[in-house]
Amino acid sequence: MTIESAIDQRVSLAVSTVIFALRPHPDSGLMTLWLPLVRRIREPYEGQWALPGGPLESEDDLASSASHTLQRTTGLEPRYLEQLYAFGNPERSHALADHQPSDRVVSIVYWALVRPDEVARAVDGDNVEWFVADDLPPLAFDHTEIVDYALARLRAKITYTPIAHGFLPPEFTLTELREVHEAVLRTVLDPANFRRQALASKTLIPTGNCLQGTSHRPPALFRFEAGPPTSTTKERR
Amino acid sequence: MTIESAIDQRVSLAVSTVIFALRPHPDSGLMTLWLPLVRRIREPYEGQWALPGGPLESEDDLASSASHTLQRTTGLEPRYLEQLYAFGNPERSHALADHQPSDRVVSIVYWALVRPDEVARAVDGDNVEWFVADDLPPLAFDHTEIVDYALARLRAKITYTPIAHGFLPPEFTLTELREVHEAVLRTVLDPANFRRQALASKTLIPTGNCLQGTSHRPPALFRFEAGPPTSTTKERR
DNA sequence: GCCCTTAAAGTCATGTCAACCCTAAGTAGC
DNA sequence: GCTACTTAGGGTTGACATGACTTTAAGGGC
Repeated sequence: MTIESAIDQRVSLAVSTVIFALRPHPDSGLMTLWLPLVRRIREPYEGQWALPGGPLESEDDLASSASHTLQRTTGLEPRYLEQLYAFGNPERSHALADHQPSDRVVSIVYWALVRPDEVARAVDGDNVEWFVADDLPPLAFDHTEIVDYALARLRAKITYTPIAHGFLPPEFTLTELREVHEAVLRTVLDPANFRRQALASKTLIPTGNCLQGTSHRPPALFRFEAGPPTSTTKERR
Repeated sequence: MTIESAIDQRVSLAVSTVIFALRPHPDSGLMTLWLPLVRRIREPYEGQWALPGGPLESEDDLASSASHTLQRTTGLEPRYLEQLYAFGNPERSHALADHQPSDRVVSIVYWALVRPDEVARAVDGDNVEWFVADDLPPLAFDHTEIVDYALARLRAKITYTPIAHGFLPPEFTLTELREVHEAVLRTVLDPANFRRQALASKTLIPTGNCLQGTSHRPPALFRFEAGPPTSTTKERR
């Protein structure tokens, strides 16, 4: 910023997005984190899976660019969107085997939460596929490291901020909220204690309604406190 | 990353650094956060103060670029260095008054801690000046917002990670460590409680030595646990 | 009407943390 | 040598958060 000058021709800027959704695991049936990947159609790493993304359009905000990528690959709107990190190692865009000096790419990576309960649309043809986030195939470039970092951030952040709303409908029960936490953190949480600390966090508002037709005592419905913390929010790391 | 393509000519990439050091406040004499700014020598915002930085050199790692900026403006080595955020609003490189369509700049901003106790060198001539971080003049571009964000990150992070070592010599007393926290957080901390929780954090190693010549009971000296957490470390946000 | 299930509230032991007090170990002044 | 003063360093106490667990409430299935 201090000294503007045309960027060196060899450095280009891209925006990628790690997109998380919750779905049942194919084996266990338990809710698990999934994410969509895109099959590369050119070298390097042709045929391998990579994070969805693309070059930054010059009119776009960084977050808008990530959001557009999300829309393009999944057809969904982000329920939560946050910048993850800027990855800029000079070697990260090279292929592993041949050290051909391909263009250097700096990737600004976002991570997002989506709710795929609306009809799971197959967008972008066969080049997009969803995978279990903790059981991915080898990825192109340094994208495995990026996904690991995004997973760590998500798991850390859900413990101290109410981002689980990104996976939930507008109204939900405390059990549904707890199940989101359990799926993300891969743990079992005590229902009573979870309830206590969720209510103490002052981020939940009882709607007054109850979920009906449950074959047991009807649970109360809540919604998240409407207000400043919407999507596209900067984080406090 | 998924689709490489030459970047739009109008987007350039820069790396800036928010550099923090502790010095006595000119009025109160209390230790305070300072940071160096650079006077702009060209439009837009000519004559105003801005964060040190520059375009990304194509051989450089992002963190190396930030480190070089630090060396260039202060002559010091970073004791701690971490990526802050990537700022990329399309309008952020415009001047406020005239909306001339200058080049769009995406800035990847780092923040660093330095220890200026070595002779305070005046590097880069008169264009570099140090300011009290909480009492800055109006800055160019969105740099005021960036500094506020860096300050918030530093103050949040010092409460749960041992980054105060960036401001301390290799051996230090618990009182010196506490005074760093007090200066950064602008609060007064209970010496006894601070001691207890500092020792409980398992990041301090007693050297066995004591500071002598103090006109009171000689305090024990500590050093930080040597190991993985060096500078240029990714954070857990 | 009985049993099953989950909701929701309560109990209790443990740990953490802030506020506060007390003793230890040095120097300075007399 | 003795006292006063200063900071180091450790201990106590009460408020509060947390985890493990128990008890009661409110529905449906049979």
